[in-house]
Amino acid sequence: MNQQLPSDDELIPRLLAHDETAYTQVVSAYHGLMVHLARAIVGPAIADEVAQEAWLAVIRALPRFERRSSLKTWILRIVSNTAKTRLRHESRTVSLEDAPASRANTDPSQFNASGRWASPPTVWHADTPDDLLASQELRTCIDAALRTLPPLQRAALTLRDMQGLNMESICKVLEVSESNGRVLLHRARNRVHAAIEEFYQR
DNA sequence: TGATTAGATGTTGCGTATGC
DNA sequence: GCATACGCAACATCTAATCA
Repeated sequence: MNQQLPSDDELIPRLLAHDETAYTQVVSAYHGLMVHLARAIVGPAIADEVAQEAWLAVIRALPRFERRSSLKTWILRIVSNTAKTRLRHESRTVSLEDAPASRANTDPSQFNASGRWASPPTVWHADTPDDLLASQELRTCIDAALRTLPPLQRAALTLRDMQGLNMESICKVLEVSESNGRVLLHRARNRVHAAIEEFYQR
């Protein structure tokens, strides 16, 4: 992922100079990830909207970017803040059930090359029609487990195991301490693993 | 090449806050 | 009061780098 993306040192001055090519490069590199993170926090119904809001915030805030973290981490942090703000402003909980069944969090196009899930789960043991059916059901089961996670746990799991971010970046994005980030991730994994075990015991 | 070391990551236990 | 989520700290484990 992002193999062709120039370094932050090169990108940031170009972005500040309103270089359209640079904007295009950044958007194509990070928009999918932003939507994925937004979806993890606010659910799929308004994830695109949150990502759009975050882009506006990024453009507005770029001149004040202090480069205390990478551009990517900074952008994701803005997404996280935008999503959390949006979540607070929503008078009711966003219905995660609005997600297209079984596709909410495991769209193969959203897995990067360095992520833990480099291949879509659909290929897991899908040697026969029965296996294929089971893998589809497993994916539905995992998606359901993800949807029941608290937003921070889901975001931590999404960023770590699906997007391959390191713990430092994740904690910056989610604005939690490193120890708490680790705990969030561990608890999220526990719950998803429990759901998978339950699936196999059926 | 094997031992050592440091940093990153994972695990666990316990306390606190919050909503029902 | 109870269940749940979050936060912190301490400890365990893994991994890559370094060195003899």
